[in-house]
Order: sequence, then structure tokens, then C-alpha cells
Amino acid sequence: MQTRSLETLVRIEQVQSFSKAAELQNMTLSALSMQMKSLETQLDVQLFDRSFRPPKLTPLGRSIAAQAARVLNEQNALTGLCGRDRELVGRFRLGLISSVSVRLLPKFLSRIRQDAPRASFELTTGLSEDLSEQVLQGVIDAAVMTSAPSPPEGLRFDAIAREEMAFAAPRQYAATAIEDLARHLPFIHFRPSTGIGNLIADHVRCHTNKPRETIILDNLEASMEFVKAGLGYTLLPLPDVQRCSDDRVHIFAGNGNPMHRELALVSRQDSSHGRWIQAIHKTFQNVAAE
Amino acid sequence: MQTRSLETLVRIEQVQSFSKAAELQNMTLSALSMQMKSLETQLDVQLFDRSFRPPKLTPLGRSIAAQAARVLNEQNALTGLCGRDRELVGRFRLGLISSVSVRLLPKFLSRIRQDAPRASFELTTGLSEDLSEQVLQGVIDAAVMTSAPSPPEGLRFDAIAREEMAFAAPRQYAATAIEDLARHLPFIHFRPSTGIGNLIADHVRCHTNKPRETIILDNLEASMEFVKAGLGYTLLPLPDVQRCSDDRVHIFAGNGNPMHRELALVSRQDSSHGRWIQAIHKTFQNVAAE
DNA sequence: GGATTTATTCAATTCAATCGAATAAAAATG
DNA sequence: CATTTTTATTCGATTGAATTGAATAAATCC
Repeated sequence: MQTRSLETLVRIEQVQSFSKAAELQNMTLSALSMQMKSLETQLDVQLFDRSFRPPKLTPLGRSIAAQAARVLNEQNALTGLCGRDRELVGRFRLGLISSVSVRLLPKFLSRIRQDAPRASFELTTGLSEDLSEQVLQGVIDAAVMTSAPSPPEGLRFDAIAREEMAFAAPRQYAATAIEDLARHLPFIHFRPSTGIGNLIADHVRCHTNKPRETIILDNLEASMEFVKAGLGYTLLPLPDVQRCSDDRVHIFAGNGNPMHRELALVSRQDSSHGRWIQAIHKTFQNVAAE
Repeated sequence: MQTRSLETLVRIEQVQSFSKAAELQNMTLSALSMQMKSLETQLDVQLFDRSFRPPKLTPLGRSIAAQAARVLNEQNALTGLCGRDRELVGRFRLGLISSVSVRLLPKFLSRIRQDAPRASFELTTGLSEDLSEQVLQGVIDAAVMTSAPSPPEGLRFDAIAREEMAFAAPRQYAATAIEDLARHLPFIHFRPSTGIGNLIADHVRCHTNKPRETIILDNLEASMEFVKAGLGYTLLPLPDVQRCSDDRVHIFAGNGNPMHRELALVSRQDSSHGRWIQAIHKTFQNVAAE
């Protein structure tokens, strides 16, 4: 169905005249007449009572005109979505690693809701590997995760923020050198399969003093609870450590070589980069910098 | 805009495949592809990410598809109005004289709401003359009124019910002959310009004993209140007299020649009688007969 | 009742949608 | 990783629907 004829119909109802309506719709009177006639055949309905010279809408015609206005309303909403493409519009599917979802996401959402009220989001949390795969498969549009050392084929990384890594140990070990900690305490290992996990695994590997015992957890908050209870020490992004610390926790930077992770927005290399990635990226950068 | 391409779009979203969608929409794959391409140019928007082989909707594409579904919803509601034309559908504009609006209308509306739930009504009350004119002008579609002795040009009358006229006088005059009433009591005259008014005016004219005094009222209930208060006698449709009576009122039929009025549904002679008049007429007949 | 406004009809034209075949591109396969 | 298969795009030809302008018809105005 041609919505143009619906426009014509509601216009006719407005002005109660075919000829005026034709003018306003920028068409010939004859075209308009034909259009209404074909609309009547299409719907198999009599819209007008033509025994009046400006034909009058029939009762059914009025009902249909009213409904046509509703159709056009929705249609306007549709074209409205396409309006100015400087604005971010659409339903985006984002993936997030859990630490980001806790720390950055709330700020991100409130910020973006201001800047781009017509954008909406479907959010998933997951591990970096899974998220990468989902971006690659087109299941999600982009993901925020730790940037991998070897950038996977077909993916594009846009840096969001650099986060220092820090050790967190029970306060009574404040004086102990990092190298010796492993002899006294179990290392609490944040799930190694994730992006951040790889960084941590490096620490474990490179260290001459292998930790006596390793506890593997997939939950950042839980790791910190273990530390607070004096059950082990851990290595995590500094902002997360700070967020979860209290006076039972001693924080130290890494020894010598400073460790850090790089948060990045991951998207498909060849994806039609309709500037939306840039917008989302920018927003994440801003909220991370706050 | 062609709503067909919107259908295609939502179908594609459903099945996540151009070729399956093409089958389901009964079109060639190439046609479908072209259609989406032209939709993209029309809206000036990228709906699909074509770096996937079954092209994937972009975030904006998803938003637009969702909105397209809303447009189609309204469109279906529209074609739904045109469905089976045995059913009475539409927004009808009816005129009614006041006595009808009080007595018949409530029953009519509840009846028609059962029989034709998709019909709606705009109601006006007015005097017979005005209503006739409005029907003629197409301001309203039909009116229920007293049928005139001389049927006006271009109008069609369909009889609904015959109503006897009756006198109502204060009870203390129960024994008085109608001819003598006029000498003792003022005649309460229901507004003569209306259809029913003409009937009453006839009574006044034909009578040898002109009423001593005449009170003109445009309200049926008010007339009856005057009678109850013993301030006059009146001539009105029997159903209305009965409806408004109590024990202070004495009702008598007219003398000799029985008077009555004929209620009718008035519509334009040449109006496209799309059976809706018959339906409305029938319903009015039924509720009047109850 | 004739003039005027207003809508309809008709044939010609224009434009957009569709098709089928060939081509190109991504995904699946071994 | 090359091959095969699936899937979408492109192209030129065709079809059909929408539009136009001029002529006609119908209702309204005076």
C-alpha cells in the first residue's frame, strides 16, 4: 500500500475539498481523484459520497481516514529515526566485561541518554574471548574489553582508557616485598581465560617465586573479599581494587615494570563505521576519564 | 512510501536471511535486494551491514525495523476496518430530536454496540427542521425525527415507529371534556417549530375553543412539570407523557380523530445507501418496538 | 436556468518495481 | 587453504501503476 494515498485522504478530510487538497499535496486534481478511486478499489470500500460536489466522506471513510492518520503518525516516527545522522540513533547491542559493566556502564548510560536520547542498548556481559567472537559473528555490535596483545583478525580496537594494575594484600603483609608474598599467601587468580586474566597469568609465569597455592575466582568482588579476610593476595586493575578496598587491605603498585591493561572498544574491522562507533567510543573515553 | 518494503524489512529481521524472506514474500531475491537498497536510499540510512553474507541489520536498521512493525500494525488495523462489509463499520454522525435522544437512544446505543462493535457515533440533538437541513448538507449522515407530512426534496424517510399523542392534564380535571379544558387551563405548547410542534399547532388551530392562554416551552420534561403543578394541560407523545407522569396527572387520548406522530430515520435520497442506513434503521425499529 | 466551480474520464507518458540471467561475494567444506 | 556451495548484487529488459493535460460531466451558485 502506498502511504501517499493515505496522506491524501487525511488531507482531504482536513480541507474538505479535492481541489484544495490536490494543491496542498502538489498533484493534479485528476491524479488525486484517480488516487482516491484506486484506494477505494484497493480497500473495496466506498470512502466518498460523490453526490456532493466536494465529495463528502462516508462514515466508513471517516473511520478509515482517522486510522490512516495513525498509520502516518507511525510512519513519521520512522522517518524521524532517520533524520539528522549526526545524532546517534538505533538499537545497539553492546558487550561488556564485568568490571566495565560495574564501573563504567552506569556513567556511560546516563551520559549517552543525554547525548543521544534516541539510541537504545541491549547489553551483555561476558568474557573477552566470547565477546570478541560475538562481535566477529555480528551477534553484538561492539564490546568493551581489555585489548589483547595480538589484535584478532577482522577486529578493530579503539582505546578507551589505560588502567594500572595493582596488588592487593592483607594489611599485615604491608611490609612484605612482593616477591616474598607468594611464599606466605595463596595467589587469588581472577579467571585466566579473560583478557585481564592473561595479564595476571603472565605475572604468575614470570615470577621466580611461584605462589604456594592459587585460588581461581571469576568474580572481582569475591577476590577482594578473600583479600580482606586475609586469605590471599591478588592482582587487579587499580580502580577496581580501590573501589573494593577498606582498611584491611594494603595496595601496592607492581615492582619495577609497571603493569597495566588497556580498555578498548572492539568492533568489526570492516563494519560500516557509520560514525556510531566513534560516538560510543568517545562517550566511553569521557566517562573513563572522569 | 511503499509499506511493502517495510513488510519486507520486518520479514528479513524475522528470518535473518534475504533469500528466505524473498520466498516468504513471494518475490525474487533480486527484487528484494533492490527493494532494500532503494529503501536505504529513500531513508538515506544504512539498514544492513553487508560484510556479512546474510546481511545483518545495523543498530539503526533494527530500530527502523521495530518502528516499521508499528506502522504495519496500524495499517492492518486500517484494512481490518474494510473487512467484511456485512458488518456495520465507521464513524456515523446521527441527529436526533430530543425526545428520541432521551427515550430511544440509550437502548439504540447499547444494542448497536453489541451488533456492530466497530461502528462509532457522533450525536447531535436538534430540531427537526435543522436536522433535515443538516442531512441534506451532508453535515450529518442521518437523523431520527418526526416524519413531515410533505417529504422534503432529496430526503428519504424510513419509518421507525408510530407514537400516539395524548393529552396530559392535572388530575382534578379528569372529568372535564377536552373541549372545555381550554377554558379553564392554559395550554402548554411544546416548541412549535419542531416536527412534533406542528402537530400540536394543528390542535391549537383546529380547536374551536382557543386556549385562554398558551405557554411555550422547548423542553418536554418541563412541560410535564407544569402539568403536575396544575398550571396547564398539554399534548405530547404518549410514551413521553407516560414516562413523565405521576398520580397528579390525568392522561386522555385525543377526541374522535386519533392523533399520532410517525418517527422516521431521515437520510439523503441519493446517498450511497451502503446498507448502513438499513442496519441503523432496523436497529431503531427494534428498540422502538420493545 | 445559465454560469461557474469542481470532480471525473481518457489517452499518452513517465517512472518505479520486478524479473531472469550473469556476476560477485561470503561461508561452508573437505 | 582451495574448492564448492550458498547467498546476495548487478544489469538490461519488461511490466504495470501513477501522473499529466485536455476534454467531459456533474453539482453548486447566482
